[in-house]
Amino acid sequence: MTTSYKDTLNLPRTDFAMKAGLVEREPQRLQQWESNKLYQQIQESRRGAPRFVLHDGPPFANGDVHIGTALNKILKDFVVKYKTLRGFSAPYIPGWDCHGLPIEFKVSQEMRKEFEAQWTQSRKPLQDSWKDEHDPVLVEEVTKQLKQKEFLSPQNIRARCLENAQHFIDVQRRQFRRLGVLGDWDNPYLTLDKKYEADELRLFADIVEKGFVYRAKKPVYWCIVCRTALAEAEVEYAEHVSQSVFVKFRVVGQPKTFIVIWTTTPWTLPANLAVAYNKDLQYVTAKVGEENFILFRGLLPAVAEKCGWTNYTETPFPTEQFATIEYDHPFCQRRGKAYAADFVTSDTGTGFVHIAPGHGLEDYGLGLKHGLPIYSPVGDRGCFVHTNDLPAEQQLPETLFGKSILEKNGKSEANDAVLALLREKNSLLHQENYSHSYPHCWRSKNPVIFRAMDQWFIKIDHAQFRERALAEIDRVSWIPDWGVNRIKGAVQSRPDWCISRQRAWGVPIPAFLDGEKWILNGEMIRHFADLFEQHGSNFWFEKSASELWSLVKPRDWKGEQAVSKSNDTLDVWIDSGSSSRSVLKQRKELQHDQKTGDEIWQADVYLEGSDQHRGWFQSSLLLSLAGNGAAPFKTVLTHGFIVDADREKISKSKQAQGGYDKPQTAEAYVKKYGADVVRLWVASQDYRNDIVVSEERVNKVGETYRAIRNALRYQLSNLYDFNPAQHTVADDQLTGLDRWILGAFSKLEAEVITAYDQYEFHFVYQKVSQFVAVELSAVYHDAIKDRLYTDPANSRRRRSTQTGLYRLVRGLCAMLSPVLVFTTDEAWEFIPENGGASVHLSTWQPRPFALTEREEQTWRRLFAIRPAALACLEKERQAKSIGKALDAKVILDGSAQVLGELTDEEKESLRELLNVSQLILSRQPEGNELTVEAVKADGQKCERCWHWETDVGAEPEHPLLCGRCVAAVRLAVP
RNA sequence: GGAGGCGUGGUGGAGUGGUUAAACACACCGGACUUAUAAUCCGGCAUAGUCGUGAUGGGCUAUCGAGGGUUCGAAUCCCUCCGCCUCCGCCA
Repeated sequence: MTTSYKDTLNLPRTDFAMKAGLVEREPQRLQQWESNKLYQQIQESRRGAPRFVLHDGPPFANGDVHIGTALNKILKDFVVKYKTLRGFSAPYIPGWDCHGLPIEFKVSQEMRKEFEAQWTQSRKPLQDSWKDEHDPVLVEEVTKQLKQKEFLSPQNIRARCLENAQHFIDVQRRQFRRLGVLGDWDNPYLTLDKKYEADELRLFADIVEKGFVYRAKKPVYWCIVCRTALAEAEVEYAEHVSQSVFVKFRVVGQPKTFIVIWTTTPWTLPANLAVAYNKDLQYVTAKVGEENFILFRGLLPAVAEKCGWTNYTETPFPTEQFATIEYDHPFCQRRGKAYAADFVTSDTGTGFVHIAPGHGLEDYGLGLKHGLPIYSPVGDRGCFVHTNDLPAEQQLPETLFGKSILEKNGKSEANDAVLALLREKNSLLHQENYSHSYPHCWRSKNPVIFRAMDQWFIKIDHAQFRERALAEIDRVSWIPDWGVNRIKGAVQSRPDWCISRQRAWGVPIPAFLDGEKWILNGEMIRHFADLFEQHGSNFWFEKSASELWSLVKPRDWKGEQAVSKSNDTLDVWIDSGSSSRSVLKQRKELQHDQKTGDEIWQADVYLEGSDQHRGWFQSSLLLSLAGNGAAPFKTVLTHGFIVDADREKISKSKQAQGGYDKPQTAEAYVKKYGADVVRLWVASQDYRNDIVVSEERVNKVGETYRAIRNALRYQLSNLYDFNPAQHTVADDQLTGLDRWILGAFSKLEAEVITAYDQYEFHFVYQKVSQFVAVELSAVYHDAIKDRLYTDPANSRRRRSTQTGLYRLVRGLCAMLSPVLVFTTDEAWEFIPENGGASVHLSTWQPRPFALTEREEQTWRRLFAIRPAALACLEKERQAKSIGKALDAKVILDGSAQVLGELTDEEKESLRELLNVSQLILSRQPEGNELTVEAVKADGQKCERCWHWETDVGAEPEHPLLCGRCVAAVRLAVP
């Protein structure tokens, strides 16, 4: 074609790039948002609007943002942005969980390394005078431990933890922002904030005053060498050889009759208070010589062999009799009973488990159930001691007092002493080495012990609290609905809440010891809340017990004087769980001003992973119910976990083991694909199930992204000369094709809104991507090229289509803006006369666009014809008789029943739909068969519009043009 | 140990009683266009058995983890089994 004709076409123009370049472009836009204070602008623009509060569950301030954490944040951002888009005032206050073991663990690990390095450097040779009297190795060891304890003092650890937490808050904040998540990033809530800690303590004070909190013993892992309680994460399992023993317990009132127990920890026998049996097992009495031994029938042969019973008879022992049986402790002055327990197994031992509630979790549970004392006669140094849990005469014998449990070369004083006692009392049936997996301290590598320690608890069954919590659960909407079972199960089965931790990095429990009894008092706690709000909780660690006591002691205090302070901190679940008080009730921007009662502060939505049913959802519910009198949320949304291409979960620990090559930080994906593609991938996943992340999937989503971007680009590029104020065509003046697409789009809008309202983002993804691929790309965009390019620029038909495109591009940008935050904002700027404001400031209230009954029917007919016609065209193309569809003439033969009575305009719509130059409808009176024929079009190809027309060359001035183009050219070239 | 989820074509993923052998996309193959051009459009594309031969096309049957059941009719409802995965068990 000659250039002059090409210049008369309205070819698309736009600077909206086809290539997204997200990785480079997104950070620029982000910067723009931040310097314009976009988040603040949005909040300002929604002032006075109905409020919608999504309360952020605080991620742990540790490490880079994991892809799973990113998923969570992005889902939250979808909700917040969607609600904002629909006109709500939806503030987002991000939070961080700052205290807790993982940080303290990491920090103390680092500090220990530092200490080791310093120690090695500064070590001095021992003085000669010491060498004579003391074991030099021991002296050095003791000195080292003292120094280390000093180096790792709570104050030092806390300082370093703070530094560490703050560092990672910054890192994560940057990474969250990069994902396009908008929020009040400059004013997040941090569980380490003075104000937060203070409000947390005030909530705690309420709960204490209401009588929920009590002190009791509970077994924890304890490392004798490190003299510290260990969390499960600090325990590693290793093979260990234990001195296992078979011991006989004399049955009361039945001479020469014994229950046989087996244990791998003889040192726990002094704490034995009961035995457990399994009521589903069959027990027998084995008569060996004069003695009778009761044990599980299935293990009798094994036990007999070990104990050297060559000649014995067995008689069944009815399980019911255990209910009344009592036995004498082999070397303590007390008696025990037998209790049924499911955990008694039939594969090792004797069918009886020796129960020491102070030394095992299962034992503890059984002890609680039956009201046994939690007797744990072991001190911090791992030596036997006397305690207050039993009357003096029932305590362990003097010979054991002071004996150490600490093992050296597989032996311990305590075990040896117990074994000696058992032999002395003729109670030891057999002893052997037993190799098994046993928990060890991760640092000292020593076997850990289970030891009951005083802990603070929240009583769950206080004042019918459990029932009230379950009732409250029913008032909350759980999505997906199985979540309600999860949380109910968690609340139903949970034991009392152990809220104290023997840890430094946390909120101190402001309790005092008066020498014997603990003082935990609501008024004093509130006093400390005020002090901490001013000075921070380091105050507790810096001041002495007497200083603190004198500060908060009520004037009218009549009780004992405190002599020491608690060293425990609150379980971090109390930290994050009290956010209802510290955040929801505090932040002005989170109040539902138009509501009353609890609804003023209650959050509309919590949205976390399914593990939080037992975690944050539960701790928040329980604390808010106990302290505020209501659940903190109205709806709880849950998502599954990220798994990799092999459907295995992606975990941090896995990477720590090394050799894990699948990227699992959010940053890795953002750097490769850009945040919008990552966000689109999140939207594409049905988060209620496991979410699969892999290069392949993200890539695929990238294809969809390109399709959407291209559709937007096509629309923008054809709006370059469109001014909505001047050129918009009224609904009833729009051409059929434009009315059709707007009708279809209106349906899409309704579906998308439903999907968003139900938090089903993957339907948004599916519906939109399908619409883009089918209705837009394959049909509408293809069909309208001709009129857009070749009609006179200001013709009604072209303006009609531009009106359609304008509405489409605005609607698409709006509906996608919660997902494609960067791309839609970019495209928004290119929409004519859009005022330069961000898409994120706009609202989306789609106006329904309904087609008439007749239109609906006609388009159904036209689309029924299309596949047959396209097939026909394809056949001709294969036969090389035509190239593109415009080279063809299509002849349709069918009854009126099939084709309907088409108006000229409808017929023209069909021609456009098929993209052919000519369409002939020849009606047969009878039959409902539709026949389609495609032939080479009549006339000649117009140089300008490529249509084949019979009037090409009719105008001598433009011998290569059709009549329509001649008219257009005359208009275009003045 | 407890709780929950999943199993559809080469892949992702729609589909919960018939209009679905199965939307849409990706991958792959073939074609068109050069006026969305690092784009766009069109077509093809499951496996097995079987019939048959007017032959590079057609008919029938089975198959949506396996088996059984309900129903006129099932990927879709019920049961059993197999396989996979996740969460929880005081780590957050």
